[in-house]
Amino acid sequence: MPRTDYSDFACSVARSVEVMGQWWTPLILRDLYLGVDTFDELVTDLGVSRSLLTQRLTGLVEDGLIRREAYSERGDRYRYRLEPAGHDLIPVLAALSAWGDRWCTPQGGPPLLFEHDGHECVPTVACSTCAHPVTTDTLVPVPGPGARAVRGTAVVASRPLSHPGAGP
Amino acid sequence: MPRTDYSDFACSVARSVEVMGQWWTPLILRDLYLGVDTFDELVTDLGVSRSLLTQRLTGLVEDGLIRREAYSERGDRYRYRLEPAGHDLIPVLAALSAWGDRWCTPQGGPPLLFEHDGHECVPTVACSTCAHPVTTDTLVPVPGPGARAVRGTAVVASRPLSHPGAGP
DNA sequence: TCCCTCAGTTCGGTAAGTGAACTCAGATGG
DNA sequence: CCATCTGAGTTCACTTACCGAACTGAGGGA
Repeated sequence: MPRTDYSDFACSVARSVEVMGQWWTPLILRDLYLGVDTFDELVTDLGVSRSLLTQRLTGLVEDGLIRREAYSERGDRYRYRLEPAGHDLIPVLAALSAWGDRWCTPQGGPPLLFEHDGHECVPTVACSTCAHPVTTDTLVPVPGPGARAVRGTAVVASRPLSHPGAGP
Repeated sequence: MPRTDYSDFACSVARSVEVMGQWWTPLILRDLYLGVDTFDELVTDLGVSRSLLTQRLTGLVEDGLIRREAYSERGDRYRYRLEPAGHDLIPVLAALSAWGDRWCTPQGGPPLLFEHDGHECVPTVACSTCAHPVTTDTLVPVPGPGARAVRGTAVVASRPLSHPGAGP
């Protein structure tokens, strides 16, 4: 049996994880963003097995996160470039990276930092409306139009969505 | 051979993915945040196999993202609660959820939305310094103090980190 | 006493991921 | 003009991860 596919979940986290939550995929996207974008460079930089890299790249192209682009007139030389959906995911990976820097501090300090408009930048999750940082204390989940009583919300649907973030 | 472990990567994305990037882990954390926090409720809501749930919960406790807490004086009844590192990851999952709503639009609309201080909130990644939204056009990666020429930066270390975000 | 609930453990089978070797086409070069 | 190199994969045998289903075991309730 395969790893359970999340497609019947009423949950956007599940659908996001379905496309980018597989082993190696976040690192592949990170490398594409940093400019490591040919097959052999990815193998060298990441140490991923070639067969798996083939699968992942094919899947990411199918899902519209990246595209495959010939960079040599003659000869089959390709590079992989981020599509808009892929570009839009990089900030989330950057926020995840910042989380790793906070809670799994590497020896010697963070290997990669970010700048933004010339100043230091810690990618932080904020509210689109008021721009304040979002925390579990202030974030309130509410059922959306697509909420259904299926996998991923079976228990949640049967109870009021109180604000569970700030427990004792 | 096991799935490659990322511990020797000079990359915070890799270390983050190591602890929260396993199959089911993001959904387990989501459910704990929403208040689905006992073993059997998690099995019912997610449909995850019991053996794997045991492994994941044990791993998350070891990594300090959650704790196991008895909620009945007599009898072995437990609930799992988010620790600070776990709470701090929820906004990132919320941003991932928002990405899923944008790019893998579910039929019927998003199943779960968010509010913040009483207004609608799309969790967005922003700069900690200037609070502007972060995109690949404006985000610039720079080597940090822990940068090394090992897996995850083998190729990157050997070239200048230009600003690769805004390609054609 | 029998049944139910919660919280797991055990187990056999299948899919995912691994390294290493191999293919194939187009340069490179003496 | 034949040999070697490079990029981009494919094939394969092997191991681990993940799956569902059944089982264990303690503590209520009727």
